[in-house]
Amino acid sequence: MVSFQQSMQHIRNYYYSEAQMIGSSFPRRFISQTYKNSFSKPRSNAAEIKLLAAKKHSEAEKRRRMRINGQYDTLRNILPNIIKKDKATVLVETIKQVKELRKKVSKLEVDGPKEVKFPSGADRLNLVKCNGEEGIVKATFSCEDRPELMSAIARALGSVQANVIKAEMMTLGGRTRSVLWVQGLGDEGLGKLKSTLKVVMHKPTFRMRHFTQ
Amino acid sequence: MVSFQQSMQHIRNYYYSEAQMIGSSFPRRFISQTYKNSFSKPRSNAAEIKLLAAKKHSEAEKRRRMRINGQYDTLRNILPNIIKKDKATVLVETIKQVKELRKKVSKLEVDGPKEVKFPSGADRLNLVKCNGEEGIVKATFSCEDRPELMSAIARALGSVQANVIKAEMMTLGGRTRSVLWVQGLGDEGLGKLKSTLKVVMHKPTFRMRHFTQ
DNA sequence: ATGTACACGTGACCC
DNA sequence: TGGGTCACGTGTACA
Repeated sequence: MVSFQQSMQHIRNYYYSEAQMIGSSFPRRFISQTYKNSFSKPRSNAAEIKLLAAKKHSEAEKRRRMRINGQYDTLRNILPNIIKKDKATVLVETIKQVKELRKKVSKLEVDGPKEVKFPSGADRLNLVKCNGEEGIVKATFSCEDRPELMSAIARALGSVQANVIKAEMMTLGGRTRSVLWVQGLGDEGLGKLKSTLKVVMHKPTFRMRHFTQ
Repeated sequence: MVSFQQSMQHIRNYYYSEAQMIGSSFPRRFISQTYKNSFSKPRSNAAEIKLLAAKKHSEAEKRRRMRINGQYDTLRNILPNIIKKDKATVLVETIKQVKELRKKVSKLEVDGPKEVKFPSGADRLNLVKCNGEEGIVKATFSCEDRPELMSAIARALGSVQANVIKAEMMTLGGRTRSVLWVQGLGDEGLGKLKSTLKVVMHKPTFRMRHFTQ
């Protein structure tokens, strides 16, 4: 609702600041007269102080608006496939996005990744610290499939003091991709595991070679 | 900036609507007089139309504000651990949340779920359609570990016409947990796989029993 | 007293 | 043209 003070403030603001800045056909004298006559408020220090305060106020409000609108802009940028860029739509789409992402996360947390990683055609070995905090190392490698591969890997793992938390293997077209989650592996153990796995990947052990031929 | 029209609009608004609703000591007659005298604008149809339009306008603007603020409220509700509830903060936290969730999703998509599911102590079998659209079935089961389990599972899978897209096994304390992603399985094949796996879980095949004893 | 945050009505602008 | 969106300055309440 528009209060009386609000209306008066508009008049005061117009008279004291705006009228001097912008040329206007507004009958300035009339307003100042009526203003003074009806309320007997002289153009005093108090009035000027009030106007200064109003200026500060509007500037602060502008800063607030800019802060908020800046966030709207970043939202508009990070939102995918946004057509209508108006504020309400941005918020609605953002909410949709958050809910969607949360659903996705909870699904991925129980189901695991949807898309399947196939064995690489070239021999590859990769060790990465999975999540720094827990000392879990994830070893991924692709190599030629052969019957004794499993036990060769087991032997390689036995040579370093560490626990295999989880393992995953996939075989396709004579190639095998393996992922091992290893826990409690020092930096030296990590290097040892890496070189041992490299050997396992490329040359069959002597006993197994006999077995396959 | 405050324009002349704006100031006048405040006065008109005050005079025509507010003054009647709220009792006020404001010199109403004075304003209406000066208004009429200085611009010779009678309280005509045109003026009333203008006021009606202004009312519609402000009401529409209020609806717009409510729409936006409603979205703010839902954001405040779905945001976790929000302390400051002011608009700018809500937007900032929302942006943070979206980025965080996206990072989480991309990490889960490559690494898989962080927390490891251990083999259940009790024998369990569970088949779920992983993502309806692709006809992939995820078969999860925990059972006692034994040497021929692998080949028994392979035989069970061979009895239904379907491809194993991916497999995951974990053994801990004599128990094994297996997850199989099977593709191209009809509803009848699903039932068959389920019963076959149930058998595999509980009783070793004849050949393998000989091997283990 | 000082600042922060919000709702409001309004002028401007764009289909 | 109106219907919708925005920025603005202001009133007001709260700390």
